[in-house]
Amino acid sequence: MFNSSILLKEYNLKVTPQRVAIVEELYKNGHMNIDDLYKNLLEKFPSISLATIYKNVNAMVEKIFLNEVKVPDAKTVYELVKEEHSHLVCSSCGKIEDIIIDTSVLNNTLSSVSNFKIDNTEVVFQGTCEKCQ
Amino acid sequence: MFNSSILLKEYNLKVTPQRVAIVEELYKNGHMNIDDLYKNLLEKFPSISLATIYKNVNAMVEKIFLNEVKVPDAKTVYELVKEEHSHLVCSSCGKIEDIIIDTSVLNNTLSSVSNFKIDNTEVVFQGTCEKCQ
DNA sequence: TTAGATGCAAATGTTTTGCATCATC
DNA sequence: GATGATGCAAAACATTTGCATCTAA
Repeated sequence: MFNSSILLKEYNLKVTPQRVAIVEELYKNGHMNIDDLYKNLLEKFPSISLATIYKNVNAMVEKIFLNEVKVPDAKTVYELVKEEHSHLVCSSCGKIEDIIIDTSVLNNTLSSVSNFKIDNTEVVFQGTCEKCQ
Repeated sequence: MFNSSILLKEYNLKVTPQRVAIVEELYKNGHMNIDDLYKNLLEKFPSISLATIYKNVNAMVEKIFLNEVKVPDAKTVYELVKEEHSHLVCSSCGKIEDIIIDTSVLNNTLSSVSNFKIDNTEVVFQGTCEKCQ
């Protein structure tokens, strides 16, 4: 099972209830922006501060176990780092889904026409999800 | 030749010197964030206001002849809309290059595993450009 | 002449920082 | 007990808005 305390310890972050809650929210909900996180955590921690959310999210992004995803026409969202994957963003309901597709075709195409050294390939599909169609 | 006045007229925007300058900066430099635009326009228009830049850039994005590109680990940049293309972002010098590669392979792959209806596919490669290697 | 653009100042929104207090290790 | 986290308030930064004046059509 997924254990947020162990994850935090692995990355040398002290295990505080607020941090555990941030990680668990992200585990449960997949992608969240800062505001979503704040609103949800307020229920458990009525006096939690936005500064705490920012500090922790930034720390986790630096430790590379949170991923920052910049989305066209929407707020930046955060997610737990997992297997490399792409994103589907629904223009209608705003929901973001993960999808694992092989992007190496693109990398190969790029490498054949350019000397750019690729570290990472971000793919965001914009469109309409199944429900909203 | 490229004519920014005609472009503005086509999209029902009054042709002002500030707007012409914005379009021409983007034509010349490719991708710019709000701050870059502001700094460059200040030379021509010492009293131009940031509000003017924001208002105009937003208007042009709405008219769909500017494109807003959200870049991982950097400020949002704007570019003139052209043929669909992907972006190469150099982690070392920050430069953004355009590259035209066929993303339909990805779209086909996605369509075969999901019912998501794709309107647009954004691809951003992060890595190191030729110069910085 | 009219509709809309500009620049300024103020308002709003977002993110970061400093610091006293508190919790984890 | 020491190191670092939290929450608060303030600061810094980013973006939008209202309005008087000016300009393009």
